[in-house]
Order: sequence, then structure tokens, then C-alpha cells
Amino acid sequence: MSGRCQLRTRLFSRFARNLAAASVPAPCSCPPSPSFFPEAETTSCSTESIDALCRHGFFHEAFDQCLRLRSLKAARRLHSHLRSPPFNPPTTLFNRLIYAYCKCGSLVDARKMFDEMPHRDTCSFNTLMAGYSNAGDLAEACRLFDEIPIRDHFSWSSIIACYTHHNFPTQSLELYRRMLREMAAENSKYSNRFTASSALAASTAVLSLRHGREIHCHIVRAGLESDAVVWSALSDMYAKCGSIKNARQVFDLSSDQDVVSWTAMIGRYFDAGRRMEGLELFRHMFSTCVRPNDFTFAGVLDACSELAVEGLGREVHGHMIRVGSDPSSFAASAVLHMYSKCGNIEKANIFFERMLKPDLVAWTSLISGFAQNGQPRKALLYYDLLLESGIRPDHITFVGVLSACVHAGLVDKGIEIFNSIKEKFELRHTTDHYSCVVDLLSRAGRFQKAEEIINGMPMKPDKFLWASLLAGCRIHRNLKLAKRAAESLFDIEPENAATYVTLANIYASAGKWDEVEKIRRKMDERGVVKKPGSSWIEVKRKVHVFLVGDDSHPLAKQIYAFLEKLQIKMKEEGYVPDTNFVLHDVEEEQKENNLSYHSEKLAVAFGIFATPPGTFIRVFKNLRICGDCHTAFKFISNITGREIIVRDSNRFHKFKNGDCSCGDYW
DNA sequence: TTAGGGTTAG
Repeated sequence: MSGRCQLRTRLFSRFARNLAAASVPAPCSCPPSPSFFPEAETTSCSTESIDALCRHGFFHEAFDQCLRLRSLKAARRLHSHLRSPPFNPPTTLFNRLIYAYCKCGSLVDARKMFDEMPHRDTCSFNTLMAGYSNAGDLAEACRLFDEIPIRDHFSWSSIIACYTHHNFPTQSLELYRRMLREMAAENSKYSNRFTASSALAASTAVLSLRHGREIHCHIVRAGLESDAVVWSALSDMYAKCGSIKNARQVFDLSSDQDVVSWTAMIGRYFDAGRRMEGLELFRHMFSTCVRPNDFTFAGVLDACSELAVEGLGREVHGHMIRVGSDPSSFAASAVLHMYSKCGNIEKANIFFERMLKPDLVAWTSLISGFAQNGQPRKALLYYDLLLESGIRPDHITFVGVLSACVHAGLVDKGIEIFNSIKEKFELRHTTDHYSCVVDLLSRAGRFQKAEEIINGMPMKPDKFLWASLLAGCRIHRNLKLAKRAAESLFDIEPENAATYVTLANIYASAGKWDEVEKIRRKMDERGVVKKPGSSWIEVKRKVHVFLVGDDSHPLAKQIYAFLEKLQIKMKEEGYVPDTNFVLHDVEEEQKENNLSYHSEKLAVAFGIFATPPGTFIRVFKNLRICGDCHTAFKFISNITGREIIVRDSNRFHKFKNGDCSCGDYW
């Protein structure tokens, strides 16, 4: 039998089933296929196509169309066909209608339908219950669950997942145990792949390895190991409960690895901070028959952005082109973000211009990228273009726009945009918006206005706001306000060494060494340890990491010798080490030595040493760049003729011909 | 006919 004949026979049998279900005479002996109705393929005349399908008894096709279009109008039309006598539709069709109403967003219609039904089965309850759960009405979902006369696995898995989705995972686990008890009493199979994976999600949410292991045993006993979702949920549980090793073991043992399990396992490494292993697994994926998709690419690109490894990011971008990834998907925005976070804002800009339909994420990435890469005016230009495009900015876009104003030192413009968030765009100010505006004002030395804004905030200022204020106080040496900001930070996060160090540096700049000593003692008493600064650079696809005074690199001797030579030349050009940035009250020469071997200086020196003349140097640091390194890199860029880009925890600094893109405003 | 795992911007 040819494929066409097979299709026709299948359609006919379905047609006959529908007719039998609807108890109506057949309109003709040879039914047309749904594709005979061209209007059924269009979205503009959904009700006409529903009419056409229902007239010929294609009810299930009509439901499919409703769901595809998510059209409430179409669902209501279908309802009117089911109501018209002499139709006597079976419960199945009514259940599908409840489902369609839920998917089209009308729980009122779904409930009405449910209440009108002459006979309700378990599926009717399950469908409406899932509808309430998805709409966020946990109470009504629970009420329905209690009313179900005979519960099946659908009922249990829905209610277990429902409680977890609404942040009540402990109750989910209690329900799972209740299910086991009730099913054991009825001698029925006690768990299936849906209830098991939902219960696993609950034990993951409460971070209970004990519960997770118990469910793992149920899975083995019930022989559910062949299901990809169960394996993935199991692996997720182990990873989130702290055992990435067990998560990987489960993944490796899985007999049914699909693209989702691969993507999730790679993501687990990233979440655990083990990005290199995540990238390794991604590469390994290419030796299997499972092909990565946009979710995989977006996750890996995000890790490349965090690690600032453009070489790997480009490799991922290349894979995306080869597999024909949709240039309008969210993964395309992740490509743009990767280029921007790797300091290649020019490439990000070109990529953006080639996007057919950039979404808000792409616009926001580009705007924030320009802001962080020392081109705030371009950020503001693209903000204007965004408004012209008709896409509405959201609160994250405004963080980028406001930070552009901060980097450009545009105080009045920043305040104007800050006010427009509420007045023009009718959005609520977030703490991030307040942090930006306080950053803007305090960097400009307008502390009175900054304090006014802080005192008028409807919410408690967060650590980012106080840290911005403290940074402004460091620039303008405002000791009084610095103390207030630091005290607030000590309350919020007493373990963060950066606050102590910044405050100590402010006192050190003012020569108040007794205060510096007090802070040092406070750090000792509280057991606060400075987060070690580390910098890294990618050379020939290999990442080289440096710590302060690090001599573990195989080329350490050459790097130090090269740095010493550079130092001499820099001094000849007028460089004076700025020892204000050293916390401890030590001799000047010792301070100078401490400065000379900061991780970022070692990474930059290695980059210049290991790459041919003219190559861009891109260094990344986990903390903020120190002030002395900032000055030193200006000299180094001039002496060596190299462009040096440093991405610190806050922003990018592009050093070229003795200047920095931040204009020393950081 | 109804239920479970992966996603991008500060």
C-alpha cells in the first residue's frame, strides 16, 4: 500500500471513529481529508475552519487546530458544535475541550464545561486540576484532587508536581508517600515514571539526598531506568544535593541519553562552577549520535561568556551555523552576549546588525555591552533605536542604560532616564535602578542628592547600592559617608573582605593608619579572608591562570624578567607606583613589590610575551582591577603598542596608546 | 483525552 493510501485509510478510520462517537450520520461515503479545507491551515479564519472540520466529523483535528492556534474563539466554536443536537459526544471529547479551554487561558470556560458534563471520569478531574495548577491556583487544584472518586497515576503525578511548582516540595513528598501507601493497599504498581520524576523534583527542591536515594530505590525496583526523563531528574537530584560525581555516574549509566539529558548534564557542571568539565562534555557530545540544539548552545555560550573564552565561544557559534540554528532564536542572543562579555563589542555589534529580528534580550545585551566596553554614548544611541523599534524596554534594559550613563558620567541624563522608568514606562524601580543612580551621583560627588534618594527608597537598600556608594566615597575620599556605607555592608555581608579592604584603602589614602589597623584587627577577629585575586588569559585556545606573586607557570622566570624590563621602561616614561592601593602599612619598597606581581600584571606580561606584536591582549580578572595596575597598563599599552583589554568583575577597560576607555571614571 | 527533565540580557 502506498503512503498516500495508508494515510487515507488512517484518516478514514479516524473519521469513522469520530462519527461513531458523535452518533451522527456520515455526510458522505468517502470522507475528504482535513487538508481538503484550505482555511483550516490559516490562522485568520479559525472559526470557519473549525466549522468545516466539525461538519465532516473531524473533531480531533478541530481540537488539534484549537491547540495550535491557542484560540479561545475556536474552542468556543467547537463547544457549540458538541452541544448541538443530535450530537451526543463521548466524555473523551468533553475532556479534550476542558484541556483546550485551559490551554487557551480560560479556566472559567473549562470549569463551566466540567460542571455541565453529564458524566465525568478521572481524566476530566485530572485535566481541570492541571489547568488550575498551571494557572497558579493551588487551592482549587487541591480541592479537585480531593474530589476525584478514583485516582490514577495522572492524578498523583499532577498533584505532586503541582505542590513542587508552587514551592511546597515537602508537601509533594508527603503526597508521594501517601500515594505509595494507598497504592500498596490496592496492590497496584506503586510508582511510574511520571510520579517518580515528580517526586524526585520535590526531593531536589528540598535538597534531600535521603529522600532522593529512597526514590532512586523505587525507580530501580519498578524497573523505570529506561526513561530519559527519570534519569535526568535523578541526575539533577544528585547534582543539586551536592554530588556532581553521582550525577555524572547516573548520566553515564543512563541507557536513554537524549539532547535534554546532555544539555542538563553540561549545565550541571556549569552550575557547580566546573565550567571546564562542562565544556569538555560538550565537546564529547559531538562524538555521539545526539546533536546539540539551541538550549545546549545557549548554556555553553553562557559559560564561555562567564569564562570570557572567545575562542571557544566562536567554536560554538561555528557549530550553530553548521547545524543551521535559527538566527532568531534565544541562542542567537546568547552568541551576541558571548562576544560582548568577551570584550569583542565590535563583533557583537556586527552580529546584532545581521540579526533579522533581534529580541529584547539581544537589544539589552548590546546596550549593556556598549556600556561595559567603554562606549556609553553608543549604548544610549541603541537605546533610542530600541524605543524607535517599538519594543518595550524592561527593568533589565534600564540597568544597562543607567550603567551607560554612569560610565559616561551623564548625571542629568541618568536621572532623567531613572525618572522615566516610573513616569513614562510605568515600571517599578528595582534596587538595581537605585544602585545605578546612587553610583552615578556618588561618582560625581553629589552625595547629598544620593542620600536623599536612599532615604526616599520604598525598599531597603541592598549590598550593591552600599558598595556603589562606598566606591564613590573612595574616589572623593568622603570618610564620613564611607563609614556609613561600610557599616551597612558589614551588617549585610560581614564575610565580604572587599568592604574591609576598600574602607581600609580609603583610610590609608588619608594616612589614617590607626584606622587601617582597626579594620585589619576586625578582619582577623571575624575570620574574614581576602578572596584571592586571579586573572586569566586565553592564548592559542589554552587558558592560563595567574594568582598574585604566582610562580607556578612553566614560563614564570621569563614572565618575571619581562615584567622587570617593562617596569624600568615605564618608570623612564614617568610611571610612579601608586602604593595607596596596598592594604597594609608596610615600607614603600615592599608595597611596590606587592603591586608589581598582581595577577593582572602577570597575565598581561605573559600575553605580550607569548603573542606576536600587534596581537590584542585580553585579560580577565575575578575582582576589580587595582588602581595601580590601571595606571601601569596605560603605560604598557603605549610602550608596547598593544591594545590591552581587561575585564574585571565590574566592567571592561580598553587600554590603547596610553589611555583607557573608561576615562578613569570607574 | 490528562502527568515528569534543558534556555538567553544587569
